[in-house]
Amino acid sequence: MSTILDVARLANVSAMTVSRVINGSARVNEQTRLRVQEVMQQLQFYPNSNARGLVLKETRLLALLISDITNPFFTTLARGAEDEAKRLGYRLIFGNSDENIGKEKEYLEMLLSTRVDGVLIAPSGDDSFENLQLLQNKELPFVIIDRDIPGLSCDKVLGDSLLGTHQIMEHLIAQGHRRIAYLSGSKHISTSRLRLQGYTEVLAKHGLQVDPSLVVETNYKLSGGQEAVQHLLQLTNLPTAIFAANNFLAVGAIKELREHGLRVPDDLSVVCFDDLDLLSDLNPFLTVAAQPSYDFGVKAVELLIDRIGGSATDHRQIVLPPQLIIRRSSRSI
Amino acid sequence: MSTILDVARLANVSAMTVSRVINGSARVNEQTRLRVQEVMQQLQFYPNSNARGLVLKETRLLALLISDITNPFFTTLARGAEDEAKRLGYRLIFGNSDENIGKEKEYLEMLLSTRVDGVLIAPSGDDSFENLQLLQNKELPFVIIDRDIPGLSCDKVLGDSLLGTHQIMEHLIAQGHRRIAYLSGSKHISTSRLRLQGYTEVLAKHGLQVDPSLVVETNYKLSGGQEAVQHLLQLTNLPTAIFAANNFLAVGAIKELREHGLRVPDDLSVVCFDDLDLLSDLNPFLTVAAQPSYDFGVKAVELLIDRIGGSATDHRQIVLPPQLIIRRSSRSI
DNA sequence: TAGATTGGTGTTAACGTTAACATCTTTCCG
DNA sequence: CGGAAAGATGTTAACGTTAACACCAATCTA
Repeated sequence: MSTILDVARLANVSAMTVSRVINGSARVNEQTRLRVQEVMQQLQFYPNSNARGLVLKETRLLALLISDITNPFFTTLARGAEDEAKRLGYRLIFGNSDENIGKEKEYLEMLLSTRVDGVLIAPSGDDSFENLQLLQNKELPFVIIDRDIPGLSCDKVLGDSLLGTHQIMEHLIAQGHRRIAYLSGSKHISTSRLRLQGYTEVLAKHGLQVDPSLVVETNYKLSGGQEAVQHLLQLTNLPTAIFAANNFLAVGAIKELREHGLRVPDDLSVVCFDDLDLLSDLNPFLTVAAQPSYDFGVKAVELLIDRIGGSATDHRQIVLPPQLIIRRSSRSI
Repeated sequence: MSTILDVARLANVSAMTVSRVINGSARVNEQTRLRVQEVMQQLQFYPNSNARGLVLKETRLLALLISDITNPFFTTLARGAEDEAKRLGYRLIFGNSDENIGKEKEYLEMLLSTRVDGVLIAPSGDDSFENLQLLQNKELPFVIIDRDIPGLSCDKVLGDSLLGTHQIMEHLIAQGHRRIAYLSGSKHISTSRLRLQGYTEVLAKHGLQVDPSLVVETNYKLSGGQEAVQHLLQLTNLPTAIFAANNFLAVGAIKELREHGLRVPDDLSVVCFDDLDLLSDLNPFLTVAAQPSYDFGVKAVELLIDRIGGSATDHRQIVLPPQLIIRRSSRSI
C-alpha cells in the first residue's frame, strides 16, 4: 500500500502538500494539485484511516448495536441508518446483542477500542444502564433506539407504544374480543411495560379486568412466542385473541397454534407490534401496529451526528407514531 | 480517553510492560501484571485500535458488501458472517451496494482506506471484475459470495444454481406445467444465467422448447418482479407457472398478480430460489429452492480468515446445496 | 566459578497522517 | 516604494501503540 510519502516523492512535493490536496484544507497551486492528483491516481493511493484517526481523533465510523439483524424491524432500521450514514460520509459497523447484557457489554468495549465516533443502540434492557454509563464516562456519543431506559438522560428515538397499543386493543375490542391475551417480552424492556400499561388501560376503559393468567411474560424471540402459546393452551378458558408485543412473538405464537391444529383467525385472532415488511407484501396477513422502522434508523443517525458535531446541546427525544394496519389475522366474533 | 502511558505512569512501569500485559506477548512478573490490570480497570482503559492498526498493519475488521440488507437471504447470511467473525475475534462493517457497480466501487475504496483485513462481497454483477481487480492489486483478501464472476480466480462460496433449478423445474413439470415463465435477474449476474441454463436443460429433457416470450430479464428487486408480471400479463397465452430467479422477484410477482386479481396457486403457480425465513414460519406458502444462507456467511468468513492468515494457498470454492421445499404456491394442473 | 540462560523490564524508533508554525515569494495599497 | 497581506510550500512534532534491541539480575550448567 502506498503512502502519502510515496505520492509526495513522485510528485516532487512535501507530504503536507499531498495532505492538503486530499483534504482541500488549504490553498494549493492549481498545477501542483493536478500533478499530485495524477500521481495518486497512478499509485491507486488510498489514505490510511488509522493514521488519520490517530491524529484527528475521529474515525467517521458509527456502530449499530441491535438485538437481531434477522428481525425485519431492525433490518429496515439498519437500512435507514446505513443510507443516512453513507449520505453524511460515515461508515457503519454492526453487531447483534441477542438481548444479552454480557454480549452487549463486550461489543461496547470493542467499540470503545475501535474509537467509533458514535453508537446507535437498541438496549437489551433496563440493565443496559451500566453499559451506557460506561459510554457516558468515556464521552462517546450515543443514541438509544426503540427502547427507553428509566433514569437515563440521552438522545432517544422511540416509538409510541401507548398509542400503538391503544389502536390495537380498541380494534380487538371493537371486533368483540373480551378475553385477550398479552404476550410480553422481558419486563425489563420499556416497550414490554408500556404495552402492558396500554393493554391494562384499554381494558379498564371498557370496564374489563386484567386476567393475570392471560398475561405471559417471555422474551422477544420466536421461541418466546411458542413457549407463551404452550402456556396459554393449558388454560381451561382460552382467550379469543392474542396481542403479541412484537413481530417475532406473534410469528412464534402463530406457528405454535398451527402445530396444535388451531387456525388464525378462525380459532384465535393474533395481532402485534411491528410489521414484517416483505412478508406483508407477499401475503398481507398479520394485523399490526406498524412502526416506521426505516425512519428510526435515519432519525437516530441524524441525532447522533448532531451530537458528534457538538451542535446539539440538550438531549433530544424523537417519538415516531405507529400505524394500525388491519389485515386478516384478526376477525370479529 | 486514557492511553497506555497513563496506565504506565500510574502502575510505575513503562508503556511496553503495559503493552505486554494487554497482549500477553511476553512474560511479565505476576505482581506487576496484577498491578497493571488493576490500573487498567480503574482507568477504564481501552487500547486504541487505530494506533494498533497503524503499527501492526492489521485491524481485525472485515467488511460485508451485499446488495440489500433487507433481503432475508442476505440478512441471514450476514448473521452467519457476524457470528463467525465475532467468534474469531473480528468485527464486521457492512454496506449495501444496491446491485450498483458505482456504489460498489465507492464502498471498496472506502474499505481500502479503512484498511479492513478482508472483504466478503456479493458482487453486483460481472462488471464487478474491475472492482475486484483493484482489491487484488492492493492485495486485500476477499471472498465472493453467492455470485460467480467469469475469469476471476479467487475464493468463492456459491450455491448450486443448476441443481436447485433442476429440482424446481422437475417439480413443476411433474405437476403438469408446460408453459413455465422464467423471471431472471440481470443476465450479467451468474446466478441469472445458470438458472436460465437449468431452465432450458430441464425443458429440453422433457422435449419442450423455450418460448422466448416467457423469459423475462429484469432485476433482482421487488419492482423487478412486478414489472416482469406486467409484461407477462400482456401475452395472449399466459403461462401456468412462474419460476422466479430469486425471492424478491417472486414476492414482487405475486404482489402484482394479486393486484390484477389473479390468485396463487389457483390461477398461476409461483416458485423461486431462496426462502423467506420468518415469513415461511408465519405462513408456509412459497415453494422454493432454499439455500443455507447462514452457512454462506459462516463459510465465507472461514475462507477469508484462512486467506488473511496466509495459510490458504490455492483459491478455494465451496458450493452449498439447495433444498427443495414444496409448499402451497405451486399446484398440479 | 566463568559463561550461558532466562526472567523481567526499559529505550528507541517506526507506523502514516496532520496541526502548527516557519519560510519565501508575489501582490497589493496608500 | 516600503510594509502588509496573501499565496504556496516546507519542517517539525505529535497522535498511541508495538517490534527490536538492550540491559540487568538471578539462576543454571559444566
